[in-house]
Amino acid sequence: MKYIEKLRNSGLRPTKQRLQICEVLFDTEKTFHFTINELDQKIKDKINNKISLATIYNTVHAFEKKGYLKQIPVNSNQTYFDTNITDHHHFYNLKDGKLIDLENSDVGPINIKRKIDGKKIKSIEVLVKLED
Amino acid sequence: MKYIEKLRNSGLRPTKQRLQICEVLFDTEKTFHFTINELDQKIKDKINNKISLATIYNTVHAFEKKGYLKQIPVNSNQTYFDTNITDHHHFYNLKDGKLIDLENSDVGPINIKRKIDGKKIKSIEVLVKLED
DNA sequence: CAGTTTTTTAGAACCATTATAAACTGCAAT
DNA sequence: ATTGCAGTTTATAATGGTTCTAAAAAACTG
Ligand SMILES: [Mn+2]
Ligand SMILES: [Mn+2]
Ligand SMILES: [Zn+2]
Ligand SMILES: [Zn+2]
Repeated sequence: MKYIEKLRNSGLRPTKQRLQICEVLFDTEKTFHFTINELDQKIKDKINNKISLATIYNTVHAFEKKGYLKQIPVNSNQTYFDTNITDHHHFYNLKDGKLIDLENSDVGPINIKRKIDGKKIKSIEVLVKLED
Repeated sequence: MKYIEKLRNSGLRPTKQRLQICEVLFDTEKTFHFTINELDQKIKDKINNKISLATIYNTVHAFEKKGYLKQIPVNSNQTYFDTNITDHHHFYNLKDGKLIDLENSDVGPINIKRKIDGKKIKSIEVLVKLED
């Protein structure tokens, strides 16, 4: 199975629960954005059984650490994750809290002219807030 | 006093506590970034008395709503605010969680080529994550 | 000043996230 | 197979930032 490798790379053994989480996260054409609660709900719907929140948090964090998921910086009381791990940006709809992908090509190259001593750039992320 | 207007504009009467919060927030040459806990600490230090957290939260939110403070989107369990309300961007030092201003001129113009129906752009913010 | 409204405050409530510790699972050695 | 063991899942508790509450204090009005 294709998820076993992702799990092993993330330092996790392929258990039933973790594979089910993978099915929800990675078994789609389209990538998507989610909070942990939304993921929990999605798992209940798709897999028709409940996985404890602790397992969901642990698995998501392991994937994020390994780079199979990204965290999106937004102002919210919940953490937003993204299954799209390519370099890209986001619209943030303030009305409903939903994110929309903004491809790199829709933003154009961003050239940071200033340097910070002893630090290197890990990522450059653009957040475009939308209102009515 | 110069703060009375800011408070009135924000729908708040100029009370002793609110004016003290203003002194800490706006009585400096330099702008700065802060979390509520850092602001609370700063108030204790500078004003030498304690203001209840509820008052601090209320005042900060009123200023933010009016545009006298900005919230900066970062991945953190705490909310980051900025007394610099000009259009600008940020470095985010992952090591210590500190923000550094990135002037618009250090980033260059950002041209979002994609439009979302019925929505208009409220802000465009770039977050540059720094690692060692 | 007296009466009314607004504000401040300490503490409770809320809720996303993290920690804990006991039950469970899968595998391996005997 | 039986047992032992390490890793995993789970329910639940703890944590901590933020918001709510309601009573006391302060500010305003006439
Ligand atoms: Mn997290
Ligand atoms: Mn807030
Ligand atoms: Zn995305
Ligand atoms: Zn700033």
